[in-house]
Amino acid sequence: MPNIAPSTSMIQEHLKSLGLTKYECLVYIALLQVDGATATEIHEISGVPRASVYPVLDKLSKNQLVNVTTTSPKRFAATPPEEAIDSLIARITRNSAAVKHELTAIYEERTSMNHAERQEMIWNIHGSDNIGSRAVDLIQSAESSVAILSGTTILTPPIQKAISTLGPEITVEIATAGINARDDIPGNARELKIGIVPYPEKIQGDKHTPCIIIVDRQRVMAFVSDNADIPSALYSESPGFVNLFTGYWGFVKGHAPLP
Amino acid sequence: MPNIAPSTSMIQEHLKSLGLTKYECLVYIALLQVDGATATEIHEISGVPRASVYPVLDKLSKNQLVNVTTTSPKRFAATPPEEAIDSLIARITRNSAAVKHELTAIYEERTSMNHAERQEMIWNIHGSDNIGSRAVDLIQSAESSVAILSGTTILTPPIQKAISTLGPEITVEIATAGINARDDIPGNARELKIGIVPYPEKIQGDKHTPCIIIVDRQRVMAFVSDNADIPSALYSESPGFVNLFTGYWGFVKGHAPLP
DNA sequence: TACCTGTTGTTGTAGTTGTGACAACATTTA
DNA sequence: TAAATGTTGTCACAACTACAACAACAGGTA
Repeated sequence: MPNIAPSTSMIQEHLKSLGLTKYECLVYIALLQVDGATATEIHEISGVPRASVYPVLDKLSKNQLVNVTTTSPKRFAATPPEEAIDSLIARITRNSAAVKHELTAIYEERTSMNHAERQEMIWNIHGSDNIGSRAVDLIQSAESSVAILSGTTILTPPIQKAISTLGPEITVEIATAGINARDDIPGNARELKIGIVPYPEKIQGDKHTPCIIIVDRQRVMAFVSDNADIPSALYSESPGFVNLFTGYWGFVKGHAPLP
Repeated sequence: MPNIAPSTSMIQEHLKSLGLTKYECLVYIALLQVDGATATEIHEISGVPRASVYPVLDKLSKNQLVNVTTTSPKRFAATPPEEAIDSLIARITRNSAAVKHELTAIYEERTSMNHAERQEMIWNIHGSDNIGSRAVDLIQSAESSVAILSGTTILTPPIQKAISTLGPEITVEIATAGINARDDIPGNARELKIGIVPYPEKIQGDKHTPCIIIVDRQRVMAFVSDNADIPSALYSESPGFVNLFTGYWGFVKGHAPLP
């Protein structure tokens, strides 16, 4: 009587995102533990209704997650997880390559149009994961300069890496409080120690000190701590919005003691 | 009035396998074509009921597939397909790494047990994709020898590649009809020209000539063309089953003229 | 016979899809 | 200014679809 209660529901969730249903998960997990079984045995181990086991096994074997014998009654065995999951992922990846191609075709169709409208917009980004990945994208898009007004939590490892892989023709400046010694400043960045970081009231939050990233003096990402549960950030290419922050940056830079 | 009728349902199918619902697909595709729109405009373009647009946009923005403005009314824009799909895949891949770990733990738990039962089994494999990938796995597991009785269609590029990356300590022999010149024999394989390939009646099909792969004289994969729609193959480690084919192979080899 | 396997069809249930209505706000009109 | 009109965002709920669960049955095997 196998017992793996602790995380079996967790595994189900994960396998569902790979395209399996609840029953398919249960049957596959059951088969992993028994080195071959008949449909009825699978039903007993997994708890899946016996009649439902057959179509489930059918689909699993089509996806090469289980193997079937030629005997009567049929016996079934799970393929090793490594192999099975790789096979699932390969299928998904193949799919995605196709759909990526189709979607970009649609997307490119209107790339020629002017996008003045979009440039005047200020966009919201929710969730720290999203904020992080968008910040990395932004930094990697830099062509001439990156300026970062650094609060406490902005220089995460992915962002440090994005900065350090920038070419030497790109100026990277990071303004820090400069009170405590910091080990998170990439080598190709120039640190501006400016004491307590000043910031406009509008951007201030309670929990997080403000962070701003300005790229090529044309694109700005500002971290807005809304005191609520999920963090959010603003992004814009609007000249007015960008000017607000480049001016701010100039002020900070003017008051920073030379290193 | 955008029109991309040809493949829009196809794209839906693909996106669903990445975890999106029908509405989420429609809204995202609609947004790809318009460079920013309000909820009502999205409703008009995509055909999704206006009231349903809001929760859908909410979920899409959580997954960073669309961006939202701070304006009122809110405006929405799609993130470029490349970026969006990469983000979706990254999530799935991360998931799979975790689940792979959990499943292997379960799987390893019974690896110590004897698997005599399994060794006596003959397993079925359905579908040419599955057959191909299993054949590659089988060849890669070789430790001393690989013997292939080659029909017309077995030496696909993936299999050729699997063969050619085997170490020099592994003997690779491929029996061919040897009538026509072939360019699909990897360099590290020894070709046995045996004229018309003989085969037992039981394995013969109408459409495909029979193919057999024997690895380490212990594992056999035989391609069974069942004249039906989907091709299938047998795999076994059963000594009796394997002996059948090693004997067969010995016969073929005995009659092959030395190269 | 009795038992088990594999298949079919029916019913329940959860999640997605679709409709209508409503308060809040902005814009227009008298 | 006040009323009329229109739009946005939200809510509650009906309809539908795919999956889950069960009951019943034909064909084998002992």
